[in-house]
Formats: sequence, structure tokens, C-alpha cells
Amino acid sequence: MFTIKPKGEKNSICKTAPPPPFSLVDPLEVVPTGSALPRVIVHVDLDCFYAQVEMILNPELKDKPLGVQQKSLLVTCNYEARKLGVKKLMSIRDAKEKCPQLVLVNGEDLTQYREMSYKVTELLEEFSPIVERLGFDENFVDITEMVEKRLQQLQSDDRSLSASGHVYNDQSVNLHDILHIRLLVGSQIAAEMREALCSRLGLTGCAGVASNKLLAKLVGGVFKPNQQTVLLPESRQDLINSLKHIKEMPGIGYKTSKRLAALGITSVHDLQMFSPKILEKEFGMAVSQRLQKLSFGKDDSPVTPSGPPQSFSEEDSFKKCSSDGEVKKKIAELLASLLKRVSQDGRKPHTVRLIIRRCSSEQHSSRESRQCAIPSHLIPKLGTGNYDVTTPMVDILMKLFRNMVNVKMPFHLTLLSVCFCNLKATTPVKKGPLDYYLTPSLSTTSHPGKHSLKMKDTHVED
DNA sequence: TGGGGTTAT
DNA sequence: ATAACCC
Repeated sequence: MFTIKPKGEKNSICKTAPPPPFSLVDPLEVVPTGSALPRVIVHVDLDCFYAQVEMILNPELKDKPLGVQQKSLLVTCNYEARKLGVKKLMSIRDAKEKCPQLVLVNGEDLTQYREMSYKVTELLEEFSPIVERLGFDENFVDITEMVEKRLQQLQSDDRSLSASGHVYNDQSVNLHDILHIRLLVGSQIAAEMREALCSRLGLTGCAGVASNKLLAKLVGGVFKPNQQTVLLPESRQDLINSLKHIKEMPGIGYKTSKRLAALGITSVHDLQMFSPKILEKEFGMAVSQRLQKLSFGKDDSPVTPSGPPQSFSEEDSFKKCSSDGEVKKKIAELLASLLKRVSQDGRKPHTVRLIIRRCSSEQHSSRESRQCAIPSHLIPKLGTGNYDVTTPMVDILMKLFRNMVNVKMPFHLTLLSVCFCNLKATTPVKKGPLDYYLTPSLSTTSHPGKHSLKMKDTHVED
């Protein structure tokens, strides 16, 4: 039996369950003395998100095998389709071959997915404000504080406490271990999150509960659709050993796994055992230490609240775009969508960027970009709808384009993208008598560079 | 292979 | 401005 101090007292552990000696603390979580308690992190991952949104939008698609298509790629599909052998990121041709009855919807316009995605994040923020987005369909939530609060409310003789959902490895729970107790409470909160997502938004998904982001994400994927799993400290090594290749480790991507393979490192165990000195020679101190810590399941990166987006972009890919006129037309389309989004957001972008991908024979999709400050006289007009900024903005973007591409030479693009970034809140202008003279944004002279000291924007004449 | 996003250098 | 990472 574990016991809890009555609420009102400082910390929740009673004398009968003294603070754990170091041997009880997970060896790999050992940090300088006096450090904070281990965190409780939940990773929430919606099931085949785009397909779920499409089924909510059009309920007739439910119980049919459904795929979401972008160009020639099937980006995701529902579980009906997966039963029939369809996989994520299949080509459309392979998918139709596998499953001729597959129903396809076009998912190139992300508007509805983006809106639902932010509803999910906002719902999770009701539990704890510390929510970090990862893509449109995953969120990390730091629920340490919420867990501590619940522990203080718990009855000291409460034996009914149990995990919600799966416990990784079917590990037995030790109700005398405060670390177990905290994670069990975390699993109950995760269950409440999933229930809220289902009842209020109609969405299903997985959750993983653990003491850091890496482990929460890995353990959340163990039981797959619409289930949750909690990782207790004793099973951490088993979880990371279950990875068949280091590339499955979040944070180790395509490039890094290739460089590691060149050193003979392909498994988690290889990376754990590898000489830190030699690893440091290859990757530098910061990266090598982070990589090796990941291999032990260690991850001290905080859950960083995402807040509103730092950029908006719209892109389009195609087989061919090779004339100035085509480019201008595509840019105008991308810009029109972006301006709608800017008007909804309320903030104003101060920088615009154009990104292209050239059709190069054997190069992997390498992108080039040019950016510039948006002229200050245009910024207040963005997204207001009363003055049309389209023409001046298209002109700016075409100048960026000609800065990248010599239009006197033949060219062949396969992608165009426009990005608004450096978003700033529109300064509410409360007028005191002196404000007119003191507020920079009301001044008629502009101060180039003042708000973008770190940016080396390409100069575009008006 | 799409249409997004982020951070580090 | 690019390159890496994530989905």
C-alpha cells in the first residue's frame, strides 16, 4: 500500500514510502542531484488522420475502403483499406491494383485537415497548456503538473488505482513505487484525452505515456489503432531493443542513418556500444551526444508549446512548368490561398519566400529559395480584402523567381511554393496624444532591416 | 512520393 | 539559404 500525505502539505510521499534512493530511480534518468521529478509525457497520435477527417465530412465513406490521394501518391488510407492490403505511401497504381474497389478522395487541399488538427491541439491544451504539435496528427503533452495534483487528491489507501489501457511488456505494477503510480495516473489522463477527442471531435487515436517524449512516442505505437500503452521504467530497455533498426528511432532520419551505417552502426545496440570519441569525430559533440543518449532511451528535450504557426505555406507540384507565364499563374493561385489564411490568422507576415524544385536528372529533390521583406506599406493591407495586394505581391514573387532562374535559358520546374513567415501581431493602436509620434508603424518613413536584423533578404526593387 | 511543418547551421 | 528532421 502506498500512502499519501493529506493535501496541503508540501510533497505527496508519506514516511511509509520514503523518497526513493538512487537505486530506485531509473539509472538512465539519473541527472544532477536536486533535479526535478521525472516528467509524465503523453504522445497522442490520431489514426489515419486525413482519412478520418474525410469520413467525418462524408459519412458515406465510412465502412468503405478509403484512400486519400495527392497527385500519384496514396498518402493515407482507412483501416478498411489496410485490411485489403493497401499501405500508406503506396503509389496510386499499386493501391488500385491491390484493391480495385478502393475509393479515392483528393487530399491536396489541406484546409480541412489543418482546421481539425488545431481543434485537436486546442482540446489537449485544456488538459495542460504544454502541448507540442508534430505534424498535423501528433501532439506531445507534458502532464507532470496534472499528475502531481491528482496524487495529492488520491486517498492514501486507494487500492483501486490501475493502468488505463495496456502496460508495455505486461509488466506488473508496483503500487509502492511512486514512479509507477505517477505513470498510472498519466495513463488515466491519456484515456480521458482520447475519450474527449472521440466524444467532442469524433476522432480516434493512440496514446503513449512515458517519462520523456522519445519513449512516449515509441510506446504509443505498440498497439495500433485506437489503443494506448504506458511504459514503466523497468521496461525501457526492452522497448528500445524492440527497434529492428536505428532508423526507427525518432530523430534519426535518412541522412544520419546512412552515415551511421557507414560506421557499421545499424542497430540500437550498435549505437549504444559505439565509441563516443569516434562518434564525436563524425558528428561533432552536440549531435553525437544526442544520438547516443537516444540509443539509451534518454531524451531531455522539453515539450515546447507550439502556439500559433510560425509560417504559412502553399505548394504545388507538377510534371512540368517551363514558361514565365505558367509560373506567374501558379504563383497567383498559391498566393490567393495564402492571403485567405493570413486574413483568418490575424497576424501579419513580414517576410515572403519563393521555393522551387528544378527537374534535375539524378538529383534527389533539392529545393532552392529566395526571400525578401514584404514592403512595409503592403503589410497592413495583407488579408484585409479591401485593397488588392495580389498584383504587387505577384510582382515581388516574380522578381524572386528571376533572381533564382535565368528565364532567358530554358528551365523546367517540378514544384512551386510560396511561404509567408516572420509573423507579427498587428500592434493594436491605442491612441494617446503622443502615440502618433512614437509608434514606429505609424511613421511614414520605413526602417529597412530594423525588424529583421538577422535576415539577409534579397533586395527587390519596387 | 505529397503538402505541409520545425530547428540548426 | 540550405539542410536536416518530423508527419
